[in-house]
Amino acid sequence: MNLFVDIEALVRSELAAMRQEGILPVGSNVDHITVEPPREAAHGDMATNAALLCAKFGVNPREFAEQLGQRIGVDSRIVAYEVAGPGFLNLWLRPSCWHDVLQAILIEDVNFGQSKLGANQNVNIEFVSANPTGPLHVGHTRGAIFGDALANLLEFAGYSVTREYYINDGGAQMDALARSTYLRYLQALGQDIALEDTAYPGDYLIAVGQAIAKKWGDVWVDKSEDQWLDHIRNFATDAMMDIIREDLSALGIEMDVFFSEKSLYGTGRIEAALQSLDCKGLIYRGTLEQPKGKGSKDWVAREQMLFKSTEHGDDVDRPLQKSDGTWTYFAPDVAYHFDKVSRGFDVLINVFGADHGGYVKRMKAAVSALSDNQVPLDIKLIQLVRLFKNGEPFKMSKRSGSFVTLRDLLQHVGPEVTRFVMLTRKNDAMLDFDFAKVLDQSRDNPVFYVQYANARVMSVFRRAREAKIPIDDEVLQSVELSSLTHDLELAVLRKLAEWPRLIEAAARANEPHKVAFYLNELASEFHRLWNGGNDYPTLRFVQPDNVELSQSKIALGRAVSIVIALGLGILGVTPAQEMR
RNA sequence: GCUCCCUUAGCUCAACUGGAUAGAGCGGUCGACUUCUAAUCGACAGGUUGAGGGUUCGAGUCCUUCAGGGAGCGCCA
Repeated sequence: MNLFVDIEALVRSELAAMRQEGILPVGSNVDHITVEPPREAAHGDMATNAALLCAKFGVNPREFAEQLGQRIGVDSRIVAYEVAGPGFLNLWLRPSCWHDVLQAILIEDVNFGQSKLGANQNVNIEFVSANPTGPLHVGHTRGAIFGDALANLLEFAGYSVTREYYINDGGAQMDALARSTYLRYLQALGQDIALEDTAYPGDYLIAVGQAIAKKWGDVWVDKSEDQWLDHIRNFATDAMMDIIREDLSALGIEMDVFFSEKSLYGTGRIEAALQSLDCKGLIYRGTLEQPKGKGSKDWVAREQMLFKSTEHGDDVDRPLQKSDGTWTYFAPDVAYHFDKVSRGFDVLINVFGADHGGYVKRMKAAVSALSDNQVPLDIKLIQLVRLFKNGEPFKMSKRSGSFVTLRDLLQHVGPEVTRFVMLTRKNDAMLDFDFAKVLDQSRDNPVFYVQYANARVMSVFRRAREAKIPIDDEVLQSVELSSLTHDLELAVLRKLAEWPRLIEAAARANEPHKVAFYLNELASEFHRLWNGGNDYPTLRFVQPDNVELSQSKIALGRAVSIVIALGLGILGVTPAQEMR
């Protein structure tokens, strides 16, 4: 049940009727009207701007709003209306509307707020896609959590979601990994060899070197690089992907597809993708202008194969081939997205680190060209995470190289808290992660605050059971709810009723952080009501000697716990039963 | 030089994508506890939304100019 959608439908049907009657001109477009909860409670339960938008069709907005109000006011759900300001129409609903929502929550349970917005469209979300050269670090963590939560959100909103990881195993960094691993291999065989400056320093390669020594013995010792490079690179890549898979698993993330960049090389797939662009006349040989204001000393104008990305919104055309004839990084990326498009996805979403900002336009241009502008690509840039401890910039051990690993992070904080905190900021804003604060049990820690609200509901359930009050789902679903009339109770109900609306707004914008903020607001309304029980015992959930009244109040608590569980589920967090 | 992102209360951030008097938390002041019905709650103070101009009935949100911060701009992936 979505009360806002229901009332909006009422408004829209009246507008259509008024067009039939000639009050609105034929063909007047009112698609963009809104019906939303006003910020001010004094402005009613719902407000619509319909009359204001109709003003451009020559009607007087206040007079029109009055007419609209009279017609809508006939509906039994509306108890009062008011024309306000330049032409807003404010509506007051019968309290039983909110009670109906509550009952719907109890009945729909885990399906409450599920949306048909996605219409079962196939969405591909590519995220993490870290180079397989070592364990995931903090920089990857935020993007990983964001992508997974977004996937949960879109699934809940009715999309069919594929979680995908693009393995960057095709570039020169993989040879560097192989050489570093080779040194660790020699060390494992007892040789006293120092790492080169260019080598990956992390300890995690030691075990890989040992495993290679165990598997092959000393067969690669004193051999030339071209003999061992392929073997060791493949072995090390697999080992790195195993580590990354474990890292993701520790965060509760499971990918549907791992797509290898290497699988594009030497198989004609890059050529096929570029052929597709060539057929559209978007490939040519040309010379790029030198970027201005950049280090200009080594610049030599060269002719190379270019993609006419400017025809799809980019600023300059982009090179596909280096001067030695090998592909740029962009070429396999084009092929990869060609593959995604041809797999039939309706929507593509890429989650990138903020350092890939310069890559957005060309990728969008590529997908636009490859799909003839049929498949939208949304690119979400994930800003930096800055680590702190008690307000001081935080550095961890360098055991694993020069970065703080995901493992380190989870060891200190745990996956649940990490996931929630990483989602308390919009993706394109920087996020400060303070080890002390995220474990703090206080109001300014949203993880705790939301979990505590849920724990309080659970505590009510325990007390009700002690008092022998039946609180089974079937009982609560049919309990009389009309006794819930206090402002504090209705405020919680209003917030609960917003959940389906919030889901659609968050899904439309691809912004899972909205869920985290909503949960904080819901918890706040719940804590207010709870605290109201201090001053007014009639607001307490368990009412001695009045089973039915207790049940209706507990039904409200149950609904809160349902929605909290749904919200936390999207964030990938388990609700707390108690806080001890 | 160009592109993209950011700039909102002392601090950290919201604002349902153009709606009404810009909201929360922290910090500050005052008030409510026999600690799972105070790990919480209430009240007060705190603002020219970086600056100017424009579009609109209506702008934090859109267009534009400028300032400050960040990321990026062929043979790095």
